[in-house]
Amino acid sequence: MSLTEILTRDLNPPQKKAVETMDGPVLILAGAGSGKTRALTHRMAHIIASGLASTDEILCVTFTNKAAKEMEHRIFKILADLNVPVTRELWVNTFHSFCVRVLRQHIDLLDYKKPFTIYDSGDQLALIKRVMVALNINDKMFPSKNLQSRISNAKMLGLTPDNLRGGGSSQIKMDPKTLDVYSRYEEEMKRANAVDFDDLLLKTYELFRMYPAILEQYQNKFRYIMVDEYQDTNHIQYLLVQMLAKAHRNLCVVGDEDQSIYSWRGADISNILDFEKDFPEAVVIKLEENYRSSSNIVSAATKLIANNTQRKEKTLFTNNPEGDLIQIREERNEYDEARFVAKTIQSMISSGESNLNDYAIFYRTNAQSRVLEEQLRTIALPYRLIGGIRFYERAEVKDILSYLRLSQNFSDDMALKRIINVPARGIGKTTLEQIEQKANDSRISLFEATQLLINERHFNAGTTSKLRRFLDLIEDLAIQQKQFRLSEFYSIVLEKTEYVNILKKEDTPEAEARISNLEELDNAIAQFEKERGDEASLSNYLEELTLASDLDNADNNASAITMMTMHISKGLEYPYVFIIGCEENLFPSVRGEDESVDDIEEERRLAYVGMTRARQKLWMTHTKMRRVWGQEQMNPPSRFLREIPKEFTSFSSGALGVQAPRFMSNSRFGSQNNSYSDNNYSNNTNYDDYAQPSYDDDFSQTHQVGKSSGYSKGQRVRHPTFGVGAIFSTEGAGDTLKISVLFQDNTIKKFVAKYARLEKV
DNA sequence: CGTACCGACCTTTTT
DNA sequence: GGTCGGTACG
Repeated sequence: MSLTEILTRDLNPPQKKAVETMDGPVLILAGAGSGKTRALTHRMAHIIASGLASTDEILCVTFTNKAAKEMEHRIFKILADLNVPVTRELWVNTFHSFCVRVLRQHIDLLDYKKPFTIYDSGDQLALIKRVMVALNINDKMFPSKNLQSRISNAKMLGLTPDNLRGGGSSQIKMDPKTLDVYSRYEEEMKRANAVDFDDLLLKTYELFRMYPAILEQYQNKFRYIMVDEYQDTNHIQYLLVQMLAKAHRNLCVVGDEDQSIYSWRGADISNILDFEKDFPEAVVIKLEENYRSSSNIVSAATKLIANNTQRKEKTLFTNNPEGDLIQIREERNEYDEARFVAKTIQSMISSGESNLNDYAIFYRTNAQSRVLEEQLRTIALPYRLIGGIRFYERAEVKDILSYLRLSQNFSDDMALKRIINVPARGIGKTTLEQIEQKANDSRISLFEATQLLINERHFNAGTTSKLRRFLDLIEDLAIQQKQFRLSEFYSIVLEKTEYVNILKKEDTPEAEARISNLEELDNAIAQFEKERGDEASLSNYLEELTLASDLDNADNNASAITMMTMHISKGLEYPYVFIIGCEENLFPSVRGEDESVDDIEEERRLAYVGMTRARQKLWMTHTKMRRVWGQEQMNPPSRFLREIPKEFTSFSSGALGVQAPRFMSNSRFGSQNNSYSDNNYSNNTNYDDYAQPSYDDDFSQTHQVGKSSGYSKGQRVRHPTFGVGAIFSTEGAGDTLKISVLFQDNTIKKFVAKYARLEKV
């Protein structure tokens, strides 16, 4: 059998074509679950095994670190099976990690020192705020978050302050104030020897523009280039790809415009839609057979996405069995919703056949995970949460990392600012303000400003000695850093800063948790050393860490339900999937007044992504009432539910015992008109509708709370001040029993039962 | 200077 | 309902 035959057996014709077409530009439009990764890895292995390029002459760009790791692993596996020896590294990267790699080599040409520091978006924001103070710009008039995103957008378009000034060739205008901030920000970044996420791409682009010889080196090196998730590339990424592919024109891009969900991050869907204009000779391959999901799921998702206008006409189909109907479930509120999910999983698990790892719960916003966690914990179902508050964003972790950063780069102002008084060493706000003032005026780093002020005898003796001690500590750490291995240095930092000692003295559960996080960081460092061996330097570690995400570190071995946002779910699959919170205003979420058709279409693509993750069974839930920012909201079911043809769905409700509020009466729930399409949504809700206990099924039984209290959900009560209402929920028991009451004006108030003079009526 | 409390803002989504 | 930044007080 020939090599090609071996690599293409078990593939369908378009997959085969993808593996066989190695030279020239190739556009692969890969529908969800169409065996894309399989085709790609085989294609890469084919190129290497047939000797067209060695491993290090191929550049493969993916969207997440996790995808990169996975792809690399699979390519190596295939090559090993073919007995092809691999001696050189394979360049499977994210755009950002690729750029780090390039900059690590050449950043000195851009007037930076090696090693450079990477600022994450938190550092970026902090620096923007500081620049605003220096420039006397009011945060109220120009919100710093706003400026941050404008600057970031400019960078993603490849625009520097110089480009934006002078009108130049650019049509994009930036208002003068923002431009001032942008310029000064850049200046400060350079002084701090730091680059931000966007810079990684922009600086690499600039490097290539300024030094054609270096560009040429990479152009020649990479005989083949492949970009995954091409629909999510932004302009600067597009420019980089075009540049790099210029010499050989062996560019293969893969994507699915129906899964483009990152436009808010600058992703430009036209990059994929216009690929054939950029490369008229491109071979276009469509992978349209879905191998992942049951046909009900595929049909439902296909019908849903057909409502979008910005897409290439294509048909996703499957030969898989029909499978179960999509379960659409209505619940009364988010607690019932979470309970429904938890109980459903529990009962399915207990009947055997499946295990916890088979289940995933998706939601639109991270905030939705909280209630879910509570419910899963109460019935003792293990879960793992991906995203949300990241490990590396925990305060104590950031603190220690700031020590590591500062000891490597004294100019790292954001790190210094964070830890100059952590743990507390008596250096207060006024002192720091004076240091910042000096730094701003003299355009020097905070570290240097501190030294200068000490030498100028600016401070009193007490402050001076505290500052002196801090500077000595950092200088000492800088020396230790060079002498010890990373893991040893880490212990030294913990010891010399007394960080852990001070936490231990606190003796609170919070402090305990922090200590254990720092232990976890210790483990992570040990792991890193094990993996990288001699290359486990501090700067490498900081680099990798800044670019790491939660998804990369998720522990998939433990048996647990996985919870994440739909955005993170892209590229993953699970036998059983729950999509919760399918309500208007939440999903699709509306972003203020400026909502556009484009926004809704992107939300719809997000729904499409979420749904197509499910292999066997999919639940989509919505609630009549939900608490958002502590406010009760009643939103109609998501339009996306309505857009799924009824023949693919099965509806059930855990809120039937509750008389449907008026706006529901015309909907699928109460009438012969069996669709979501005409909700007469009204806020004019009769609170009585919610006052009745529900008794329709297992999941929403009246629960009796507290042994002697006798308060139960739905019980009507009178409050001396607020009048008559109905008990909406309860928490705690005995003296700490708290009761939430829904009053006639549709507000909810929470009382401690012991003190509130509630009277049953 | 450190702490404790208050109110604004938050909720998209990530490298 | 939670977090973070600002303010007031000890």
